[in-house]
Amino acid sequence: MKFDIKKILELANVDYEKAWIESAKYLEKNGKKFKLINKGRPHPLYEFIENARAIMIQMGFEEIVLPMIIEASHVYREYGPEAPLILDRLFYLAGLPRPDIGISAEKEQMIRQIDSSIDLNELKKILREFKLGKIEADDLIESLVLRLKIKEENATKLVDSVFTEFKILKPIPTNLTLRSHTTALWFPVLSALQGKKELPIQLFHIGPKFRREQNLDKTHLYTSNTISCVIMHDEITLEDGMGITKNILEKFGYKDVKFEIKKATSKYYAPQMEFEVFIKHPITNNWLEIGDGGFYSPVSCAKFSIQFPVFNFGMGVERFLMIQEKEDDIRNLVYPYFYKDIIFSDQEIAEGICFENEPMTKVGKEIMNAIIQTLERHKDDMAPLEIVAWKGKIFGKKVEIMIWENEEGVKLLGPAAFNEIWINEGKILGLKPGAEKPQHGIYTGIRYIDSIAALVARKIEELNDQKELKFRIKMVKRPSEINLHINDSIRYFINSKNKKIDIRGPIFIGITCRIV
RNA sequence: GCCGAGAUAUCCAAGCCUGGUAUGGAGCGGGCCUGCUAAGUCCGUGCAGUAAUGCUCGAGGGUUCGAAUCCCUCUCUCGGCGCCA
Repeated sequence: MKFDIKKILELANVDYEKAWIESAKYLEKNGKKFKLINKGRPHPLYEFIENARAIMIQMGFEEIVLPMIIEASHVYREYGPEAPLILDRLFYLAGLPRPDIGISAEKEQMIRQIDSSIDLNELKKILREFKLGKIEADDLIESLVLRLKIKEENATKLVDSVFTEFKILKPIPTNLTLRSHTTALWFPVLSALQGKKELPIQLFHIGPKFRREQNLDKTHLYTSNTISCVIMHDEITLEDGMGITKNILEKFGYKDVKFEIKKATSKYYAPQMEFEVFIKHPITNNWLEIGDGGFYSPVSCAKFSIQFPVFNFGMGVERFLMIQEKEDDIRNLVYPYFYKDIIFSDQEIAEGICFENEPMTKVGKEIMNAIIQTLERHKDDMAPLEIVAWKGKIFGKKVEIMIWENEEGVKLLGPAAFNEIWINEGKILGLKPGAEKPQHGIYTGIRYIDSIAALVARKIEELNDQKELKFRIKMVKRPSEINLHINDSIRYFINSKNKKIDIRGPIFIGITCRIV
């Protein structure tokens, strides 16, 4: 059932609780009306990640889960003096403080108005426990309902209109941050694993990182994914690391790889031990940076008590995807529903057009075909005349389907009856058979007559006690008049692009179905 | 962070400078005309109301007899520059 959004919002503004309770009427509880249809499709991002995981595991890396949240102090330990620059890009997590709520005389009166039976002492106790953290925010309403024995809507009212302290809360930042790069997590993790796990330690993780970008554009998102791996061993060289990196990229399908030692090394890497990796874009032939790696700085390691060399390499998942999918806007790639104009090709439009009604039974389909064939054979016969298109039994009833034209001196059918429905440059057109067709147009395979025959056949299937069913279609000017259905998203597309739907013409068809 | 452009009914737009009935097209619906073929003609089409009428141009406020239009605040969108470890 469609929601009446305007009505719902109006009511919700006046009385949220009432709106909430009444909204249940829009939803159905019982019955079997829906089955999943076959629309399954992976998101290219996760498809890529799935494939990458398999490659990393196969190469000998162990997958681990890294926390998303990290203390800001770790960043100082890893980056040293550079840290403040890094912190600028971080999302700090904040929380709402628990308010002190006293019950003034004024509040007492408001509470009495909502429900005079409320036990004020118990209420005070609940609020105190909430402040102390004994009751979680999620459970506050539930506690009010259960312990004060009041209705849920009244509990909501208490919070909404009496204890307005909840509404004016300002978030207070903590020293926790969302990870801005996976590396931030490797230090504490390797520190914890050191001594517990045999060397070499070979780990990888694929997951999101978060950066407070100033604005989002073609190449920047708040959230993007990184493939990150580390190798900790007492005997390993940068050359080894680069060789492994090259290997990984080869498995990903990229052979043209270029390494460059970074001139300005990040402080968590050792000097002259950080490199960037470029691959040649298969289409533009430009060198694109897709990742970097190197040895972690022994200073940073020491701050985490790490005693062995750590080689690290990381790549941006979205960067790869952009190459792979030939997409130059990262937003279209990851969040197409927000950013990408949904565009339907002529082919897709053609597929979105079907009969509004069509026969469901075998005999119904037979009737439809009989009508079409009869019309094809007799379309140029001169009126007046009446032709039997089909005779037979349907659902125990003997019926006879006649095609007729009474007017003298004209043909059985109007000239547009056999018009074909074509799609061209986003337009839906009904074109005369045999006429010149648009060069790149797509034929839907549907003629006016096919659609009409489908409708007639369906109506005959639905025939109840009527003795006679008469169809007369003269001039048409809309798809609905000839039983054509254009799916909503296609219609929206055509509409929003200001394209035409031009299904018109003189059809002049008469069909009568009689029970004999 | 700085600068610029924008938000109008189901969709696409016009109206804004210069305040005075919400304009056009598409789509949708209806009437008339009928043998018209990239297509005849007229009407309806934001919301509430039986009606008179009232309300509606992102939200809120202000100026004014009168605001889509002028002023202020806010929200969101798009673009450019900067930042992007």
